[in-house]
This record gives sequence, structure tokens and C-alpha cells, in this order.
Amino acid sequence: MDNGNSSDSWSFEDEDDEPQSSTYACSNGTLPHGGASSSNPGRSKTISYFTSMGFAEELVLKVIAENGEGNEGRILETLLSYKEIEESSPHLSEKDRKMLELVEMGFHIDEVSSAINACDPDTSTHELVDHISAAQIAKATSLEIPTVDSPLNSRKKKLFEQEGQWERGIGSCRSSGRPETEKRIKLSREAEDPLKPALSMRLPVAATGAPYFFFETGASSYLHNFKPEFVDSKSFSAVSNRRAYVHNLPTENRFRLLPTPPLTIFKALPHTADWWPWWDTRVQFGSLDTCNGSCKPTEVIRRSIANCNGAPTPNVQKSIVNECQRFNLVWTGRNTVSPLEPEELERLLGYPEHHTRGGGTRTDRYKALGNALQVDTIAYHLSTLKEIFPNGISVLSILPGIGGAEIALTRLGIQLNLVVTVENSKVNREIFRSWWESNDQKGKLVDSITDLHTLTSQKLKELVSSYGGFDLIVGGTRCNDKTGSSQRARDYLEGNNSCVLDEYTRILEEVKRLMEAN
DNA sequence: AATATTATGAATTGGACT
DNA sequence: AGTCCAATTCATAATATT
Repeated sequence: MDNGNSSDSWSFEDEDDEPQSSTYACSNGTLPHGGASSSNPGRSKTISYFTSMGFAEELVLKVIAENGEGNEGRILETLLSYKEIEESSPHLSEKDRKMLELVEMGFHIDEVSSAINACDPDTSTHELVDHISAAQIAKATSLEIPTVDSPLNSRKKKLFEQEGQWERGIGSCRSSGRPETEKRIKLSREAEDPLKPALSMRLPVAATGAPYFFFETGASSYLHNFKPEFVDSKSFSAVSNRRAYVHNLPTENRFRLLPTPPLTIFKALPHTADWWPWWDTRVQFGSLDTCNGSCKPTEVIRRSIANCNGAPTPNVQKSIVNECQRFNLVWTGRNTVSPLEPEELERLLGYPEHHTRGGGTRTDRYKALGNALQVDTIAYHLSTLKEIFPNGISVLSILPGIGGAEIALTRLGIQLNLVVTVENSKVNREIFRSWWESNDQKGKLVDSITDLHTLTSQKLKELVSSYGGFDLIVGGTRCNDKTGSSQRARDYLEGNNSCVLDEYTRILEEVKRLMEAN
């Protein structure tokens, strides 16, 4: 950050004259270069505010000109974006930032990912854009561009490469043979877990052929005896949340929902930018806990800032940011943080406005949303079904929560001919049904099954014979994850040692068998 | 008394680091 | 390899509200 000129390796420099302004800095630019307030004492204060934290004055001036001086939050965001490029800031690597930026421009994430991997690390955004365009053209003619659609975190990707044949979907993973001799880095502890053996032998059998399945299995990489696909919703929304998915869906030519949601906090919740202090460097939200709308942190934080006379010491800053990170608090006023409102969570997660309203208490809503899937992320994975099922699909939805997968399908334009849900939470069932009805769904919704245990072989047989089978089985739950407190909920299925994924396996196999028999 | 909200606890993870 | 650390996570106990 030694000087502003060093940014000439970057592509933002000439925004002042270029019609197509930066894609990253906000393009509103409603305040024209601040000329009117040239002698405003507040301005020099703003400048010194930022220069005192180490930004070059030239750079600060430029960014203020771009964003308007009143908007300190945005100024900081932009400044940091420069800074990150130069210093590869710990909370967002340069590579990730470029990725984010290109995705925001509307490029397909697979394309962005493969372009960035194919090019030098210091390739400019413009060049990357060129590269992607070229790839698109080439693809249109030859279909030979290899797609890389693992999660965008470069470090993780490197890890996968080291681990050897990382393939999506169980079928491909297993069909490579001799799974037992396969080199596994992270899986050594599996032997200790009595749940494992049956799973590893059983799932691959069911993994090929109809029906398609898509299970969300939490975040543990070695919970199961195969490698799921890891995806972080940070590429799809302003919420970062790494999850593992086990599925047998095609992965070629996946696409995203449009419009693509904002990927940063400031874009998702612009009103917070006005109050965002420069030392809170969050760009995205962390995982949304089943958190509550507690007001206590607000009070505590306001007081601690007041104790510092409005200029918190680095230590205080750090503890405040920690607190904010943990509870995903946002700045809604001077020295004031607030929890996210349920409506804001809905929006961030891609659900319709007020989706969870009427689903119970405020706490119920937080709980439901905290466990919910990010719609855009799921939609990306399910998007390939659109081509396969132009006439709509039949879905067996196990523990659908508030219906993330179904909403994703609907938004993809895939008609839901039939949805059978197995959901134990009454609140969730009500939320889902009210969405179904207000959404004017034409298909049939069967939500009378409330307990996974009652989905017996007999019941499955009935379902398959009355409805002709299922095209897709979706299972969403973190309940069998081993991380965090989920481990306590592991025996969701009546204290015995079975985990939810065991049930999934059983159901998958049975449905498959029944459908083949038909 | 019943229901709702808030605070806390604690096992486990991946990754950074040596 | 081993160690450390921040992050993740939901039930439950404790408290507050209706």
C-alpha cells in the first residue's frame, strides 16, 4: 500500500474516465467527486482518518472521489480491496477476491474457477475476462474446455489435488475400484467409528442410475466413507458456509439462478455501510447459527465503545469484531450493532420475503433459518435437472426444513409434479405448505409423513406404486454431522446407533429396487 | 403455568504452524 | 507428526414474558 500508483497493475485505476466503472466498488457514484464540499472540514478529517490507518493519501483521495466522502463504510471496503490485492489479506485471498468479482460480473462460477486456475496468479481481471470469453467461444464450438467446479477456495482445491482422484459423485469415486486401498489422508479415524462399515459398502451400490439423489451432509469431511462435494455458499451469496453434499447429479453445464444475489455484506445490506467502522473488516457473514435476536451484545458493545470515548483500542476492536462474527451482528447506528432480522436472513439465504412468517415465534424463525439451505447454492447443483426433466419431476424430500430444495427447483423453472416430504417439525411443515399454496403450485404435496421411521418399506412401496416412483430424492440435514453441537443430535433417530444417512441409504436402495421392479 | 427468549456449554472440525 | 486456535453448532439450563 505504499502508494496509489502501484495499482497500475490492477484494472481499477482508470475508472474516472471509463464508462464501465469498477465492478467491485459500488457503481452508484451519486456523489460527483465531492467538488462542492471542497472546504468541508469533515473531509480532511475523513482523509486523515484513513491515512492514519496506513492507507496512502493519494489512494484515499481517489476512493473518496469514487464513493463520496460521506460513505465511510464503502470507502473502507474499496480501500481494503486494494489493500488485499497488495497484501493478500488474511480474510480474503486475492484469488478469492478476483473470483468473487468475476462472479459478480455474472460469469459462471465454473468458468471463473477454471480461468483463474489456468492463468498466472497476477493476471488482471480484464485479462481473465478475456480468457473466459475465449473459453466460452471455444466451448461453444468444441466442448473441450475442462470444467473445474470444486469449491473456489484455492487452498482446498490444492488439497484435493494432492489427495488424488477427487471426483464428484459417488459413482465415479467408487467405480475406480479398490476403495480400500485408495489413499486416504483424512479418513484414518473412521475405523474407530462403528457406524462406518455398512455405509461404505452400501451407498455406492445405490449410487448409479435412477433416481437422482442429493444429500446435504454437514461439514465433516470424513464423516462418511466417501468424499462428498464441498461447496461454500460464499460463492453464491453474502453468507459463507461450507457444506458437504453427496449426490449423483450431472455436473456439466450447471448454471446459477438469476439475478445473482449480492456477495458482500454491504451490497446485501447497504444501510449498514453508513455505520460500519473501518476496523470491522468483515466482507461476508459467517455461518448463520440458529442464533437468536439477542440484544445484549448490542448494549455491551455500545458501552465498550463509549468507554473508549468513541475510539476503541485495537483490543476492544478485536473483541467487538469477534462478537459480531459469532452472532453475525451488523452496524445499524452510531456505535450500534444489531442482530440480523429474520427477513434479512431470508433474503440472504435466497428465500421469498417473509417466507417464515407465520411459522411460529421469532425464535422458531431464527431456528428454521439457521438450519436452512442457501437457495442459490442448492439451485446451482440442481440446475442440471432442468434439461433432464422438462416436464417436471417427482421429489421425495427427506427433512426438507423450510423447503430450500423445492424453492430452488421452482426458481429454476422445474415443475414440481409431486413432492413427498418427511419432516418432523410442525413449524417447518407449516412454512412449507404455506409457501406451496401461496406459490400456486400445480403438483401434489404429500406432507403427512412426519417421522422418518414411518417411512417403512411398506410405505415406500405404496408411494412408489401410487405415484410411479421418484425422480429425485433430496435429504437436507446437518443432524448427522459430527461437528459442533450436531453431535448431540446425531441420534436423532431414537437413540440407536443409526444415523440419518443410514436411513437415506436404506430409502434410496428401496426406491431404486421398487422402481426397477416396476 | 405455559411459552418464549437468552446464555452457555462442549465436542469436534480444518487449517496454520512448528 | 503433533499442537494450537478459531470456528462451528444445537440442546439444555436459566431467565424472562405472557
